[in-house]
Amino acid sequence: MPTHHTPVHLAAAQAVAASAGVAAEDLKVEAPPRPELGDLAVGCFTIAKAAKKSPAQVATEIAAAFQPTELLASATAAGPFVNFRLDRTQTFKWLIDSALRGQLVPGAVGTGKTICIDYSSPNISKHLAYHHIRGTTIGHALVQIFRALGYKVVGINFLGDWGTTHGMLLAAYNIWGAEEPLDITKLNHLYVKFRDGMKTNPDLEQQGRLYFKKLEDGDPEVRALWQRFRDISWAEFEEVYKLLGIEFDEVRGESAYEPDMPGVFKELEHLITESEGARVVELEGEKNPILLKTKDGTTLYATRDVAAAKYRWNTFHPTRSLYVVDRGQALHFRQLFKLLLKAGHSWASVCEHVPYGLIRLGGKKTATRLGGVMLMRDVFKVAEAEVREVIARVNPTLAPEIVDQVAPQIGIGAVVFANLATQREKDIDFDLEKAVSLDGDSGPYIQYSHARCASIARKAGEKVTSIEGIDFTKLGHDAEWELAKKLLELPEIVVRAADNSEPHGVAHYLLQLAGEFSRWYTAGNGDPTLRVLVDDVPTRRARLALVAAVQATFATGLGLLGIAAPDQM
RNA sequence: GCGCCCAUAGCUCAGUUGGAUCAGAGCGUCCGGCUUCUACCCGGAUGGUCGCAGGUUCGAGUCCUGCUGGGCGCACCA
Repeated sequence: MPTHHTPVHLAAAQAVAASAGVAAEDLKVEAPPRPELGDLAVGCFTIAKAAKKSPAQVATEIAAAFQPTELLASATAAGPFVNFRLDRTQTFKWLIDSALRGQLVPGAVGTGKTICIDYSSPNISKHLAYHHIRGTTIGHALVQIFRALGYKVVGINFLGDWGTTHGMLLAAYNIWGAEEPLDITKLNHLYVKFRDGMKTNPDLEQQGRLYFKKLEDGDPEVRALWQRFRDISWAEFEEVYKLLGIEFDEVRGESAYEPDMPGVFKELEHLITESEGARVVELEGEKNPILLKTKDGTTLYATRDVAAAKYRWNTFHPTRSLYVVDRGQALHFRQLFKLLLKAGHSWASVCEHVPYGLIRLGGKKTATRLGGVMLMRDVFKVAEAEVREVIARVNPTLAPEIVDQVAPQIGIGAVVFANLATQREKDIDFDLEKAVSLDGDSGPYIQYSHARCASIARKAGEKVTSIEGIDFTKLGHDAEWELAKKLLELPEIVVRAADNSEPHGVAHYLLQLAGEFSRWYTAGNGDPTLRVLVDDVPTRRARLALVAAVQATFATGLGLLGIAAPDQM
């Protein structure tokens, strides 16, 4: 049952509901496929079924009974649909007022609800590599989206800072040492060297396990060294997150749950069995059990995940607890949630794995320029360099200090957008050249549209910030109206993105909005009377108000995706 | 072998949860317009039996079954 997020959608639903005797909430209001048909449409299928009439007949009756309201100008039946035409002046007024006050996104749908979002969650002692970008950007976008809708959001970085892997690194350091000053690159090299060594020397693996055991048993020296590795790693991560504008509400790594391990085992005691020396729980419908403890007696990922899930539930009582983690871990999460349920935690149903697909590096140029190692910050750097080249070519008069400010915003924005523009579950081919291009579907294209709005306001010498004194009857020709109808879609788009934990709809929407804006804007090329900055002051101010509303919407939308919206570029 | 996911135009992808031209957008290619309110903009043309075969339904790109092709995952890593 849809809820209606704008007064016009609600009005259309109510108009049908009133004469059909159903609840407005049960009616879906959508845009007709062609503008000639009308502005909003309500299908009469369910009403017809209940009334045992044909949908077309019901639509005809409802349209005939329709009386115009403040927002709805007319209603016509077309087949099974009732199509409404809106009062353009009233619609413009509502839209522009809402956009200028930053209220086009319905900010109350999440009131009183909490969402936990686990995202990014890299392993320490390794760089944030390029493949981390999807989880990181999708998670961050979801945080922004839920927050804009009024949810209380807890963004969690569940650092991979515990486990046998880290025992291996500790062992490697103790065997080979490393040059000071120690940094994340050196740590990673140590780890790689250790993994390589394990292939020929099986004794190393035992060393690694031993060190993790020492760590878990609280050996002070091992513990101090581990802490140092973690600090070095976090400092590195923070720099990258800063580039992306990301701040986590909680940085609680797996190590934070180490004290909870005995409790977890106690709680699950009656479910645990032994299998090949390991402690496991058998699950219905699963070929393999879920492993909670190795034959060495050390804990595993799943064990710590149980503790983390409990912590999140007990601390936040979330409506939904999302795990933005790559699709390869689907089995793990399915088993984890089954285990929680089996343990009697009915709240396991709020836990959701939000899987995303792989990222592949298409575009040979990208691959060669970055060499074999694909660090996230390197990709950003290359993107920024690419952007600087473009700016130097097409906008050479832009002040150097502005270039310095916007080049990283555009370069990073381009990469982020390219990662958010497709459905998250699909694998994507990342092509840097394409991402950075202003041609076609790209982040910079949207940023550019935003900058153009800002530019018009600059040229006008006036930025409209409220609807006071605006004569909305001056708006309404078709290109303007198409733009307005696109603005009208935003609320539903954002709500759906949240419901489906799927940010790509917002990205796609912004491309459409940019298209509508460009069409409107360039209509003024051929016909000067259609330009924003015309001589007639009331018309000019009304159009400036629309520009301001569109600009605000671009800024809002880009913000939802975690992308900057520069005023010049 | 078992499980999960994917398959739409030459390429990259949308398709509002089963509805009216739903067969779309961008890129590419071809033609035309614009040099402005800053540009890489705008319009048109080209282009697909929605992987294949069945089924459910008044209605299927969308749901079900099978098949083909691809990706990922299947115990002491996370």
